[in-house]
Amino acid sequence: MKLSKKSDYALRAMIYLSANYQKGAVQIKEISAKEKIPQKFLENILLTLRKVGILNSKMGLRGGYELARSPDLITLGQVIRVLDGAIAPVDCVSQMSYKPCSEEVTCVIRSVMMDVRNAITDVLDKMTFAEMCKRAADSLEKREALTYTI
Amino acid sequence: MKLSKKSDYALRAMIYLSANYQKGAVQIKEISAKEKIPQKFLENILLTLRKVGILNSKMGLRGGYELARSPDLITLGQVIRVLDGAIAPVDCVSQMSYKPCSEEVTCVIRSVMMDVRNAITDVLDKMTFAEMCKRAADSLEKREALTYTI
DNA sequence: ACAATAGTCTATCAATATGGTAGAATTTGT
DNA sequence: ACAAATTCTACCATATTGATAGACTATTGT
Repeated sequence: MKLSKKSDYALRAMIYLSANYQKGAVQIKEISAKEKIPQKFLENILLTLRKVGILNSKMGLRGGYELARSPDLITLGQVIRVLDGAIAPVDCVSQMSYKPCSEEVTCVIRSVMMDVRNAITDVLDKMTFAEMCKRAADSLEKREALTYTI
Repeated sequence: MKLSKKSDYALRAMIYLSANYQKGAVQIKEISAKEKIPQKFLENILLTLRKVGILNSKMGLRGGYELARSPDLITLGQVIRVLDGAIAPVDCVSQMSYKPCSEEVTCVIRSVMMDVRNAITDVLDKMTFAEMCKRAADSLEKREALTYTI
């Protein structure tokens, strides 16, 4: 039930790009430095996200990456599915890579795993990057308040 | 976010053993045949479950495995954790293999993954094998009703 | 006693996934 | 033309997964 490093990095990069939405293209180098992600690895990740239309890129001088649409229209679920594949714990309850199991109707493991999938997607498909930025700002504010009122 | 084959097999075997609770020891051979699980692989799995006290075993002629306690006292979560390890998507929100991440307090990915973990464990730690057997019986009944009323 | 039965232990293995790197090719602003 | 940036293809080490092999140990029916 593990989130891969790839998805983890992708989420961090996406949050960074969301915070810089409408400030123009951001370069891989900058993201990799600020978020401490191996640059070459990040290249692959961002390229993948561009190919599925979540990011736009500009090549050459002053190039870089930016969100293809507003951060409130992109969810964590969308990004994780691109990097890690299906979110469902078993294929017979997956939207992405559905494969029927032999005893579809009576399979009781399937019915529980359906519940699990729904519980996970309920969180990940509702959480947008806009909301993530808001949360980040909030918790940063909180920490600063804490630090300075001592 | 995938359930391993190992855990899948473990769940099937556990359901089988739950259905046969108090009927004495069941042999690996029988479970492997009925549930179509490679016998040698199943041996490892059941041995692991015995070592953590979920199963009891009896060696020798007429030996076999049985649940160490009533099926309503064993949850899917317990079994999956034994075979697959932590259920949490990232270590910094795991009970089993907790490791702090660098920015614990402000990390917004962590806060979402905490929600995900809670959503998953809410299903898996509440679902017992007794309930699984009940569900299996119910859905079998339903299918039979369907078949015979045509 | 002893053979048959059934779990235990250790080791190994192929295939795949994961996390990451290298370097050449292409595009673009100045 | 040149420098800066993404793109593309390929590669690599390591870990995990799913599974098998075989020797060993314990129990029991006869």
